[in-house]
Amino acid sequence: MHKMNSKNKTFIDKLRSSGLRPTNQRVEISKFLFNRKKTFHFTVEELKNSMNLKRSKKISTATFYNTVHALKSAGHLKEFSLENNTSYYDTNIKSHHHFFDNGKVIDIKSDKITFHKLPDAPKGKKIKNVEVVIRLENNN
Amino acid sequence: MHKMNSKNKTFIDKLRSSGLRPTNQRVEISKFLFNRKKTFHFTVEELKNSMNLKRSKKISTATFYNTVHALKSAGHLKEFSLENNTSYYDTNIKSHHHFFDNGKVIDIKSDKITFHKLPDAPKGKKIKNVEVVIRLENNN
DNA sequence: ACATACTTTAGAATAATTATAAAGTAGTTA
DNA sequence: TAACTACTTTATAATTATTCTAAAGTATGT
Ligand SMILES: [Mn+2]
Ligand SMILES: [Mn+2]
Ligand SMILES: [Zn+2]
Ligand SMILES: [Zn+2]
Repeated sequence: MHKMNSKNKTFIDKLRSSGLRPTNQRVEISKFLFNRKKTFHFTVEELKNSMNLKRSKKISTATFYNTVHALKSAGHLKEFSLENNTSYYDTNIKSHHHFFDNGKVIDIKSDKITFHKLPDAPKGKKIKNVEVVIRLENNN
Repeated sequence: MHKMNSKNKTFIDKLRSSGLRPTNQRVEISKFLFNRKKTFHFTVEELKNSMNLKRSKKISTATFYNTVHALKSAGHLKEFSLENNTSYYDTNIKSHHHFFDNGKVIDIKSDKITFHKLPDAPKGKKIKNVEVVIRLENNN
């Protein structure tokens, strides 16, 4: 007997543990999000467009927002922000770092960045996490 | 004869170098933003509300947005994002780090954080800047 | 099958931001 | 200073991302 961590949960388990019945729409969304090798970074609009492109019967905007929101609340997605007014989501829920390259987001594993010096938290506070963004530009 | 860097520009100079005539409204906004000791982090709504609170003749929303946008484009303000769909601005335009503490933003001087290990930029790219966010929570 | 609870959806509502266009103000010229 | 012109401010409309609402659809238990 061994308990399952979020990483090993199937996309159906992730729905269940988010309090969502695995309906057709939700299963397709969850599969699209989690059944892949690499981390996926997306906005709800992007998700909706790429999934609905190939379908005759479209999944509604509200279902995309509701499902993503529930998955996020249950800790299966992480929300982050770029420099515009849109929410991005990350299937990698561990604290980790990113390259930002003209709107493209790439994960950097936590062990690729280590610190020589870090400030103390202000009095009465403690550090929850430390995340780095490395912004890229083209050579020359 | 010595050239002025952005830091030493008066709030009027910052308007001029943003291509904005120093009208009454703009001068008041620029003074409010830049005539202070410490870095100021704000949203346009917050700026508008705090400035208009004490005025009988309100400055319009459009003027706030236009002025902030021009100052940002000229490099006198830096835009950043928290985890919601609102733009924040920073009067500290140098690349630097932040504490995020439940919506409150605090500058960390660049020399307070140094790295032991950093990844190389992907091929064809170079690093523009490296910025750290330290998220805080309350003790216990 | 019936009742009930949960789900999906279209469309309305909201919030942040940007665009439009009319009225106001300033700078320049005669 | 009067007239001319260009720039500015503002109210309001439009847009975008997101959330809400309520009606119609679907699943589950008896
Ligand atoms: Mn926007
Ligand atoms: Mn929002
Ligand atoms: Zn990531
Ligand atoms: Zn700052």
